[in-house]
Amino acid sequence: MTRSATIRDVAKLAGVSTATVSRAIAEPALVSADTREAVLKAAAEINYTPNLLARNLRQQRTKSILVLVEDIANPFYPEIFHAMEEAAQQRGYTVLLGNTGHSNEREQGYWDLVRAKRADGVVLFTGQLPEGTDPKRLPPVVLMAERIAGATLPLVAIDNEEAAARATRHLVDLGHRRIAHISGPQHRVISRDRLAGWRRAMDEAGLPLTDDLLVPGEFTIPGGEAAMRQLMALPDRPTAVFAANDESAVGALRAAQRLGLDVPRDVSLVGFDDIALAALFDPALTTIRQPRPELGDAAMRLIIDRIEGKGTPTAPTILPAPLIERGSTAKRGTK
Amino acid sequence: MTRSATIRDVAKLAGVSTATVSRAIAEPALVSADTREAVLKAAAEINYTPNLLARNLRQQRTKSILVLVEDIANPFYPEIFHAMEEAAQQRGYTVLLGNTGHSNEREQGYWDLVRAKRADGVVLFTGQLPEGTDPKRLPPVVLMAERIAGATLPLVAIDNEEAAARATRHLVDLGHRRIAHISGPQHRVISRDRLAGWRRAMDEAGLPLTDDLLVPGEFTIPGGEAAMRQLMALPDRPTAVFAANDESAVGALRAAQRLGLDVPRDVSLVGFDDIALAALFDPALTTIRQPRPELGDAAMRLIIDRIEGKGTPTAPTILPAPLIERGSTAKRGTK
DNA sequence: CTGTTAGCGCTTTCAT
DNA sequence: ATGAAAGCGCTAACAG
Repeated sequence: MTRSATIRDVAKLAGVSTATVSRAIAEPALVSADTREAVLKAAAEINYTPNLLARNLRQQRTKSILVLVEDIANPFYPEIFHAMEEAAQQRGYTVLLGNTGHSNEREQGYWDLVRAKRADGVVLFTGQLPEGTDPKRLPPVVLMAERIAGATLPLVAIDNEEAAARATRHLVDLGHRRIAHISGPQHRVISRDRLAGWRRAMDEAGLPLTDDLLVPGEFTIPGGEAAMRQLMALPDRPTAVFAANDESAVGALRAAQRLGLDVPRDVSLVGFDDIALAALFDPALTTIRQPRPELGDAAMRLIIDRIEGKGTPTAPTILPAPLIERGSTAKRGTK
Repeated sequence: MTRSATIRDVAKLAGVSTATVSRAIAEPALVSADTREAVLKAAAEINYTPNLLARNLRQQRTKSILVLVEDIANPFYPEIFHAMEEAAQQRGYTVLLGNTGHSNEREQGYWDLVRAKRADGVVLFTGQLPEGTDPKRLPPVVLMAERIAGATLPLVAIDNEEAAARATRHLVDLGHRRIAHISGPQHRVISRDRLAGWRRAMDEAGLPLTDDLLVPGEFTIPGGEAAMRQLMALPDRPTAVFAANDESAVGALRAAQRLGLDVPRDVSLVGFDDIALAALFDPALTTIRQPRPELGDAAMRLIIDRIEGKGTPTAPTILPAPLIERGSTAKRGTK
């Protein structure tokens, strides 16, 4: 590639100043029709594209948002990204995805990008802030799906505890009394919230919460499998299981079926998230649906508002998360 | 946020020039130990981070690579991203993911980012160049997984035709003679290559290629389901099916099982790609494995080499793609 | 080893 | 409506 055309080249060719070129492109109204035309023609002729680095440096903003996730493979994300990209585009922003892959080094690298002004704000899926951050000096941030304990930052999410309670109550209503929970990693707030919801619903239903009903599932398919095998080996087997996410629920489903059990006849199963995978198996999973497009849209609006100084840093945005009834749950003792 | 510290603030505080600050940070060796220490101390004190926009503008490079995909949800990507991020980080580059979501507008937006110097190069998964591009003025680009008809750009991929032929031959070797193909979207080069491989293997085995053996599957689960139902409704049913990707193979598997057929006893099934999903079902899919980490690593090295002017724009990098035998294939007429 | 200086390409006062 | 000029924050010659 030869050196690309600059604003000066266009100015020279059109016989105007660089200021005029800038205006003709960014604020056409400020320039006479003739001039505008001449400038645009010249620009097209030499294939001019404004250098965004220069523009951004001058304007002290980039009109781009960094979306930081821990693991891009998470099936929970795509619909959220899609909605975020739509919302961003509407307001003239670009979305950049940063994948930390559980590497602190990479996470730090992306934060530096923002601190170094290469993005105007961050939507944070990772559930954690960079270490040793002075909350005063944080760039504009919006938390997505998972709050951060102790931090008071704008958040867009569902009420995980309430949704988990609802999932559990659904099983209670179906007549189940021994309802187990396959939990997520306990260092994550989201797992603790869902666990708390299960606990609360069990309490409220007056059902005993014995230790054997709670097993860790790690939010993964293998984790769910192991958890389910453990549960099904219990002398007094639960007749229903609430898994903290769909992946562990799918694992649980596979495990049950391999043990020759029928879901939902022998054991009912509820997941959480409503990822695409949830509907793929037989039976399809009853689960809590996170309203992903709405979450993405709300988060993007919120971060842009904050960047542009609009709106107020209000209470968390909490979106409804309905229970989706499918084939994996049934009345206790029936098909 | 108050205005962040600049290099001048650090210089003043440390009692040196800005040039010295710059050196102390970027090229510590060029500065005396005392100075370096003083500078770093001052920088830490006021929480200084270099403004990358300014640095990049000055240096005319960003040390970041844009990875452009059509649909981030594709389960084929994550392992590739992971490898790319590793390779990039090793050489001091950052990976930015751009998701076009099938929107031409957004695709154009990302290309502009590169043309406008916000990224040094592009790894292209989308199988298409921006419209009306003068190939001479293209930024550094590496094509991933799918070549672009007519374009002669550096490519990192497998030999799709050969791999498809190998998958088909595997079925031939198991004694199958009526081997159907569920193809991908025919506007994609990759689908046409895999179709060609199936054709070639059938020809070479002297097997008749009747029209009814070829059905479109769109690379999706529903597409694969529909295709399989169509195949199984044939008067002279194929005893084996080669699907152009794993998703359509999974669809085919589900359809077969819903029709009460046993895979592989009644019909053998081969997929392509070896995505995680492939191993999740019962039976697990026999499939062609794309060496994703290696693809990602090779592509990132290649693009960085090109950006830095190292290496030569050589022949395509073609990586081996082994057949992974699992439970979905068996000898014709046996279990 | 360090400072001075120029300038990356753009936008935005301030004049006219 | 347009131009001149300053400057965003940094790095790279060049000089010493």
